[in-house]
Amino acid sequence: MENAVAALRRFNRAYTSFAGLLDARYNGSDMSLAEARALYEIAHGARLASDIQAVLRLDPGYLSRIVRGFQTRGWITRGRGADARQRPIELTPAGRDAFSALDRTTHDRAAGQLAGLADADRQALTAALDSMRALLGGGGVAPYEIRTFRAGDMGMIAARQAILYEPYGWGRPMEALLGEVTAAFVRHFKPGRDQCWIAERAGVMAGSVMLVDAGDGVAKLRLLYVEPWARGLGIGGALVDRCVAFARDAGYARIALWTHTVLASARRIYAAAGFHLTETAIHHDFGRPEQGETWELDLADIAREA
Amino acid sequence: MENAVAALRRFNRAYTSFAGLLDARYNGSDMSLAEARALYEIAHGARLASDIQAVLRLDPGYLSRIVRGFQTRGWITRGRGADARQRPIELTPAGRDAFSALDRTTHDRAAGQLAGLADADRQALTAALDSMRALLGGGGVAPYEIRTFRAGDMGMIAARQAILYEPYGWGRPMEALLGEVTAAFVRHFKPGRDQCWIAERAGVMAGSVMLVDAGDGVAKLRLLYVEPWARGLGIGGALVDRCVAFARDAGYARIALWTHTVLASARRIYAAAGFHLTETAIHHDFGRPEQGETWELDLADIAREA
DNA sequence: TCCAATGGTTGCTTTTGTCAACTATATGAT
DNA sequence: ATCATATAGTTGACAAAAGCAACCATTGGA
Repeated sequence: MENAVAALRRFNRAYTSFAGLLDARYNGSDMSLAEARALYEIAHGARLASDIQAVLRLDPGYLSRIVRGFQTRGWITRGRGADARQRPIELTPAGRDAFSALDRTTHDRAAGQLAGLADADRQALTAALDSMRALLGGGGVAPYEIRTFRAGDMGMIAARQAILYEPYGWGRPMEALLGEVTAAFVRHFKPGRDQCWIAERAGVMAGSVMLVDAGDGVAKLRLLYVEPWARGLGIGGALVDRCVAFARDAGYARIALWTHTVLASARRIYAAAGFHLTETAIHHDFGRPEQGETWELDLADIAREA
Repeated sequence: MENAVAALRRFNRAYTSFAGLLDARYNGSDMSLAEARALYEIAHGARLASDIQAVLRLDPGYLSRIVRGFQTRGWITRGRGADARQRPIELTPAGRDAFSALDRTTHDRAAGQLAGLADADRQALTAALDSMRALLGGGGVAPYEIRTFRAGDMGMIAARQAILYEPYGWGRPMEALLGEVTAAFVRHFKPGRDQCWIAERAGVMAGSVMLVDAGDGVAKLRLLYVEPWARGLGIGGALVDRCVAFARDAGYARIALWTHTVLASARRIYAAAGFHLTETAIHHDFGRPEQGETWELDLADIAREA
């Protein structure tokens, strides 16, 4: 731990001077860093001042002035939302131009910083930057996207969960189980009967879940997880919803799943989705006694409600 | 190149909010970021305002005021140098206290940011931070390092190879096989008989290999791979060497491996390490006919040579 | 000996950012 | 329907941060 803290602090120091974050003016432009960041958010779809303010953590008053500055420069217009308190921001062509000029100088500056690197170094750095961003959290306005699985996802799912469950002391048996379950999924994948969904934030895996045919009209929900840095966005619930919708369309009678009592946040998600606990049992699969739980959701109930 | 630029910019954005570099006050202290950085330099031996100014790239006038602020707070005293224009800075005990308080809050904040990470993630992050610092700072970085496996590596290995072999059209059967092989490795791992090595560059997996007991004094070398961007550094050969050394120490009589004719660079590595082709056979495991090869290395030969 | 450069300071200014009060609208509980 | 409370955004007043240019004292070299 101390090791990691020291490394992070060393990096912080080096990065502060590297990125020139102390320069008030952003690159050579006539914008401050705060203005540049706000314009970026607007150009990438942010419409409401409150959204920008939340993402960038700016003082609302300060942001209000920044936005008015954009308006007087003719970069944006402000409308009126369904909610009359809101003043939605629309980028004008001039605003688009201003952003693309800014974008280009930012790009050139980054390219300049990387110019001295050898090809292999640049690629290693790219990989390191992305994995670091994944570890520290995605960031950005778009909350998340959900897609179905593709090559390499199985391994990533197994890897992430092996790491996240490590602190529970479940060790190698858990890692082996993860490998077996994910391998079995692709080995026996039947389109229309099985599926796996991945939630991504800014291109980084933020969570996943899979649903497999367990026979007798039962679909089994497996390996639900959400990255710690992506929690609180409703990703877990959204993934479970996908499973439920898919299972209903596929004609399954019910969904069953196996989880552990210690995984409190997962339990909350299942309960919220309408699952109920049907069985509890202590097992020793992970090297030490652990309380496993079976939960079920009767799809006929759901259909009746809808 | 564009790839790297995009990654750097993504990272910059994510990191700016992560590190809270926009906050005027440094952490919760009553210092600005510039003051905190100046105090850091002084506490680490900077004596002359001009030195600090050069390192931190601050306006000399601004720095002068910052330093006077420290002086009025009783944190420093200013002397007279051999060169009478200089006003060397000396830290007082009170100044040392102020710095260590600042140092502690910085430390605690960093520790807090890392608190949510699992052990394996923290290790990966530490390695990535240090090599990124080296790469961005223009310094060289060790071409690669080799370590034994830890939590999450099995999934990563399976994921990377599933993606790399996708162009060969081996598809899901290959991905399933990768999951099964890696899962079996951890499931049956016997210390001293089996091992898996990971090559890392910039804290990112650059290649790996595993060696497992196949019975009858035979060790099986499996899943050797090197990332495309890390090729030409000798990583493949180094990984195979680890296997050979380990197998000899463990008392294996020979090493066998199964590969494919299309994987030309892997074949070269095996040949260079002294393996020879013993068998070729067409199989249909990956959905279409593929020529598999068995290679072997007699460890008695190696011992005789050494 | 004189002039350009260096280390550092000061006055003045603009920018940046913070805080609290305020308007207008929406929401939820009773 | 009403009232308290929350939300979206704005404004005024202000403090801090940062930049700029002029300046002094000293040094070092031509």
